Amino acid sequence: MNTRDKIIQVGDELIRKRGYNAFSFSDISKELKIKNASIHYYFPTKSLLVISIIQKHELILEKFKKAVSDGASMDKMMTFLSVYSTGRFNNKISILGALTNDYNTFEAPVQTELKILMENTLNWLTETLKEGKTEGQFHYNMEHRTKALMIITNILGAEQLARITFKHDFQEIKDTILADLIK
Amino acid sequence: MNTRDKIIQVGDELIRKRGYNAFSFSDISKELKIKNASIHYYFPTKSLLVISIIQKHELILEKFKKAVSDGASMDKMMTFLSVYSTGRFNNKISILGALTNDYNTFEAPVQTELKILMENTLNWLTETLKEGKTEGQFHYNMEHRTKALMIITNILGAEQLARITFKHDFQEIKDTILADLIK
DNA sequence: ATTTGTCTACCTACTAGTAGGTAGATATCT
DNA sequence: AGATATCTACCTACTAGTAGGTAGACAAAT
Repeated sequence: MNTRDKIIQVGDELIRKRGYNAFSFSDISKELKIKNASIHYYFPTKSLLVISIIQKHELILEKFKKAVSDGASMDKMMTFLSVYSTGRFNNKISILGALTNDYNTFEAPVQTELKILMENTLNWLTETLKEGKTEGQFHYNMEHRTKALMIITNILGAEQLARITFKHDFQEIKDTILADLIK
Repeated sequence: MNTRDKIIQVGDELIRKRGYNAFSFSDISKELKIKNASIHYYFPTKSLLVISIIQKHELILEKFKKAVSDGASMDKMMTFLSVYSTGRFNNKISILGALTNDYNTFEAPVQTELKILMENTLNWLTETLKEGKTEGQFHYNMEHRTKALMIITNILGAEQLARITFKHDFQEIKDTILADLIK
């Protein structure tokens, strides 16, 4: 992995463990044993770094969509939820959950980038629910997007809550979402 | 209002608008037109300030519990949810949502205080659901605490999501929670 | 006269960001 | 092929500004 990608990776971890305003270029430089200025060589500003991190996750989302596109709706949902489970064990939450909290402190271009990721995620979820319901796999009585909102907020909230209550609370919420869909 | 209470109030607003690591003593002193050092007179450290802010919300929760204790379960739930709706219009989220995100950056005493508030909130919600179900007002097929987890994560997640999608998404989630309970 | 509150004037540590330099790889010109 | 120029990937050394925090003077209230 080249230095640029390493910076993105360490930045990503720090944001998801501690939050955007709780990490500094110095944290990254210490971890990678390079100098502060070298990070600025690749990313002139902190905003540009976080934008690159968000874009990395946009790529991951696109890959995910392709990877599951041929599967059954239920498999899509289970894989989707499992993405949010991993990372739970080293105190990392999703990039969406981590950055949404700091939304008001971002410059406009960062806000825009985050909005795109959130919308893409929400749209995929809405479409997958619609598909599953049409096929008779999922059951619910509300608009598809509303159901997607309920699920995504359960997950974002669960990541946070499980930080201070119990780790298994996240698992329980995940199981309940799935059980509720097929009931 | 005395200076101490004003500091708590401004700190509370800043945390709920921007997050713990995005506000400084200087932000408060500018707002209140007092000096940095005067804040340190009341709160020697930032940790002690945030603990006082959490404790203020513990008091608010206790008052809330007493205020609604004689009402119907449904009224309790509606009032509870409306607490999270207010503040939505000036970009403020709940203290729980705001601070949980920064949990990993807190000193132990702050973490402990936040845990207490989260548990008190979750316990009240669990008991209220139990009561409503026993009375035949609420309907769900899972453990009371699990239902409480689903609702609280919906709210915490919705506060965040509504920051970057649409404000009315929060309202929609709130309405769906209530509709689901009585169906 | 003592306590309470607020001030001035500082401190150390850290923040994001910049200026200017350099070793070595790569490309271009003659 | 050898000389020249440019680029890549860093570096050292610095800036202005902000972070949380402190010591001690001073004023006001009891």
